[in-house]
Amino acid sequence: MPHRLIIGQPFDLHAVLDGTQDFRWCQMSDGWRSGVLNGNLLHLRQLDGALEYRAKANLDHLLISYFRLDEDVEILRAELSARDAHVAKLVKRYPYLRVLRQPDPWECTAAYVCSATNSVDSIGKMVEKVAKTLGRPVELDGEVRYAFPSPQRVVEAGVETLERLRLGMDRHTKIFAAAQRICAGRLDLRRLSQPEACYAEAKRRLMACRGIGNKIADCIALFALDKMEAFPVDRWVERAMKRYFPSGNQPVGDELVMWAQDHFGRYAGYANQLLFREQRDRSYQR
DNA sequence: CGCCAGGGTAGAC
DNA sequence: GTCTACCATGGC
Repeated sequence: MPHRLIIGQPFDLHAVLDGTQDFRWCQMSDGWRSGVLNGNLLHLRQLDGALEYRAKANLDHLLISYFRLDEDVEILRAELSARDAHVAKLVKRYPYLRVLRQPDPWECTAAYVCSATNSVDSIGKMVEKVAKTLGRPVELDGEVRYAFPSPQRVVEAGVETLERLRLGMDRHTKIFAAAQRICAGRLDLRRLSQPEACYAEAKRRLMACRGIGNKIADCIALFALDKMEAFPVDRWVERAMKRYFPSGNQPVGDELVMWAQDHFGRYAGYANQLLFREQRDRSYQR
C-alpha cells in the first residue's frame, strides 16, 4: 500500500528532480522515480496535488523537508520579484523551480567534490559507484540500491578503495580527506546545517577542505546546509551576472557573491538557481 | 580520434 | 592579488 502525501502548493516532481542539485534519482516506468534518501530506498511519483511513494517506512517528514513543502514559496518569490525585475520574469518562467534541502550533507559534499570539471551524468555515476562499493544494500520491490556510506565507513575502507574506483582528477583523495576531517570532529556538517550556524562559518569550514573552493562550498551550503543566501558562481551564473555589469567591471570571487547577497537579499540562492537555469537552457537550445 | 565537461590548486608573476 | 597550466576520466 503506497503512502500518500498532500503537497498543498504548485509542484512538478519531474521539473524538480530534473534540476541539477541531487544526482542520484533514476527514472522508472509510468512516471515513477527511484531514489535513496538518508538510507531509505523509495519509489516516488506525483498524482495531481499529492506525492505517492513506496518505501519501508513513513517518509512524510523527510519528503516535506527535502522538497521544502513546509515553506511558502510564493512569499519568497514575491520578495525576490520586488527586488529584481529580471528575476521577476524568471519566477514566472520557472514556476516549479525549487531549492532542495538534502538530508545528508556528507553525501552532498562528496557529490559536489566530484562535480568539478564534470558533467551532471558522470557525477551521478561516481556517487553511485561509491555507494555501490561501500554502502549498505537497500531493497524495495525487487530493486536493490545502496545507501551512501558514512564518513566512518569510508575512512575504515581506506583511500585505496576509493582510488580503485578511478574517479579521476584526484577526487578520491579529496573525498577521503573530507571524510577524515569529519571523523576527526574538525568538520561538523550536522551542526553547520542548524540555523545557529551562520552561512559565513559554514562556508569557511567547508573551504578549509582540500578540493572545496568557493563554488562548491556554496553548493553544499545551499543544497544541504539550509543556507538560502548561498550563491554558487559557476560558468553559467558568471555569464548570467554580466547582465548586472554591462560595462564589464564585474566583481570576481567572493566580491561577486557578496554583491549578489546584497542585491537579491536573503533568498539569493533561489535567484541563483533561476539565473543558472535560464543561462543553461539558453545554451542548450542552440 | 579529438575535444571538452556546471572548478580547484599550485606556482609564477 | 591575478593569471595560467594542469589535472585524468568518460561520453560523444
